[in-house]
Amino acid sequence: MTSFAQAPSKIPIDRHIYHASTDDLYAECAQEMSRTMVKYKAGDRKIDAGCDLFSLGERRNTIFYLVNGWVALYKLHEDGRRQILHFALPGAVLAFFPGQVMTYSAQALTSAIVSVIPHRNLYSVFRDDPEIGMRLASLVSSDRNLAYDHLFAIGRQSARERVAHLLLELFIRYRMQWPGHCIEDMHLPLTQEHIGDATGLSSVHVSRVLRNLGKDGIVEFHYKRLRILNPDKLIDVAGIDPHIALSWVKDVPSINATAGHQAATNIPIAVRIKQIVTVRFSRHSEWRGKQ
Amino acid sequence: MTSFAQAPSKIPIDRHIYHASTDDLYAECAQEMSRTMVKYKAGDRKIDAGCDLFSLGERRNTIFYLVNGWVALYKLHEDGRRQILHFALPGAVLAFFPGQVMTYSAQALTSAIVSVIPHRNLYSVFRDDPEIGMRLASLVSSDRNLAYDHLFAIGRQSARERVAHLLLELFIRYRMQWPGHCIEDMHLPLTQEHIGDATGLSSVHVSRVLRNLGKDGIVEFHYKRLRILNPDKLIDVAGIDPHIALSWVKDVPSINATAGHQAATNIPIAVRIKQIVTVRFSRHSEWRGKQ
DNA sequence: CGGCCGTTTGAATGTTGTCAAGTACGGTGG
DNA sequence: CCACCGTACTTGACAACATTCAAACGGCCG
Repeated sequence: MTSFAQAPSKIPIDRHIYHASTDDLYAECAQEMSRTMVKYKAGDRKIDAGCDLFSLGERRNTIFYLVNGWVALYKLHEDGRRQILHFALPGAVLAFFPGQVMTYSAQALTSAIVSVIPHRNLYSVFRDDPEIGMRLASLVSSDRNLAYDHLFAIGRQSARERVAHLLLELFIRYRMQWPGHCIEDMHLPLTQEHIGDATGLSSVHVSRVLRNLGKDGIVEFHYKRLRILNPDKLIDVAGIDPHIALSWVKDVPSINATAGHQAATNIPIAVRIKQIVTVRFSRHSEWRGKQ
Repeated sequence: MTSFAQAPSKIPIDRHIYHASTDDLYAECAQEMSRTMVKYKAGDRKIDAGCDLFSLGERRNTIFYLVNGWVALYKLHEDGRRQILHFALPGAVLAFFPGQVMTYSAQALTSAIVSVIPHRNLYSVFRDDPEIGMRLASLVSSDRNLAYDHLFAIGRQSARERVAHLLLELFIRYRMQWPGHCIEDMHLPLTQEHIGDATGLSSVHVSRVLRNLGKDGIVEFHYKRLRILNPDKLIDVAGIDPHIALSWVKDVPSINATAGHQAATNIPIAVRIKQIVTVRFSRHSEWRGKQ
């Protein structure tokens, strides 16, 4: 529970920054969606790691579309207590509808790029492109579902379950960024304090739990690198209903993009989840070194 | 943590039930919205108290618009742990977008009426009536914000704070159902176990906390009746940022309906909140006896 | 090298859960 | 009218899990 919001966000707005960094790794889906939104956006904006994108109490007249990077949504109480609400990955919509005041803050965990869509254009989106409007609504709905998953975890699960839950979720959601491509371990730009603030635990206790999970050969998290050692056990410890794990798979990037992708819906759900966490591709293994 | 999902939901679908019960107490806003949705809905449906509206794992091809009654959204783990995610009031959209599987269940706390809107019509809504589509998205976004509020409460607040938080929230949201009308105490169709399951506490501990809050002259909750004794202290104990309390006020029914209503935006937020919780009207006091 | 940040570990403390027994209320049936 | 029952709530004693405090360690960077 450190103060967190130290670095004030510089606000460099450049048009279409992200086209310049296309070689960087980020979601194809996010790219695609961003392309369709291109006519509505006012521009792109780059946020340095550690900077705030927006803060509690602000009244914005834009929504953001996260193109690249990790962003944490969080609430910071005046006495220093912090709760992380959501880790946003590329493709996420950081949205607040006209008239709503921000009830939380957002901070970039890595350097990040967002597309800025003014509210006045939002109306146009819904009017001229109902398909996109509906997808936006669907994305927000998925976020809500994720928040509900976290509510169950924090409210009713033990520390061990919560941490396992979070790591599994992040692993699945991250992996789903590149449908078809798989990774054995991933870069997770978090500290143990972040994990604690997301799971409602103290960082000290997170340390203990992680140590146990490692000792039991389930997951390792060292040097901001997450490695799943035993997917079966992890799923087991996380105590997640398979339906819910599957919703992480399907919901995140876009409803239609992944629908016919590779998922055979007649495979038992538990098996399907295990596949997703387990299957290894050799392609793109060079990413492991990066960042 | 009882089994909860005992009573199987009977599914009587009648067309436009709610028109027949217009004299009953429910949100004007809900009514208004429902009217505009009338051409899209397949009909109305009445759910008896204690019956499930839908359950985890189901794949629905409809969304529901709650016209009347209280509905609890909850997750039920196989070992009996339960977490209540949200108390839905009239005007809420219980929505799952096409392709999404239910990741939670919903149970009526009182007898309730919902409008049923098939997914196939949902496309029409977004296409033909972007205003409504956007309002739907906005409602979902408000739900997400509420979920985030609960995440902070469960993750970072003490038992006393959490209970105060929940009661204050329900009181404000309930009162906002009838903008301009006020109530001193309200009918809260919950048991202490519901409160525990919503706040991540055991019912035993909720009992202790409620007893203390009563002894301190802050709130009373006896016999499904909630009475705010000391709004200032309650707001204080709940430890809520005024921005957040205000979002409960503005978000719930519909963005535009309450906007110009009575809110003078230049009043300090804390004062405004206090007004909302404190001001008493004599009108509609007859409701106190009902139900 | 020194300082900083993030992590690890142990010991003491504390909030909340669990268990168990008892109370209050409302409904039902004699 | 009363006895009986079930449900919800209350209360105390105890246990458990997680927090706090404190000290020490390790890598990284100036």
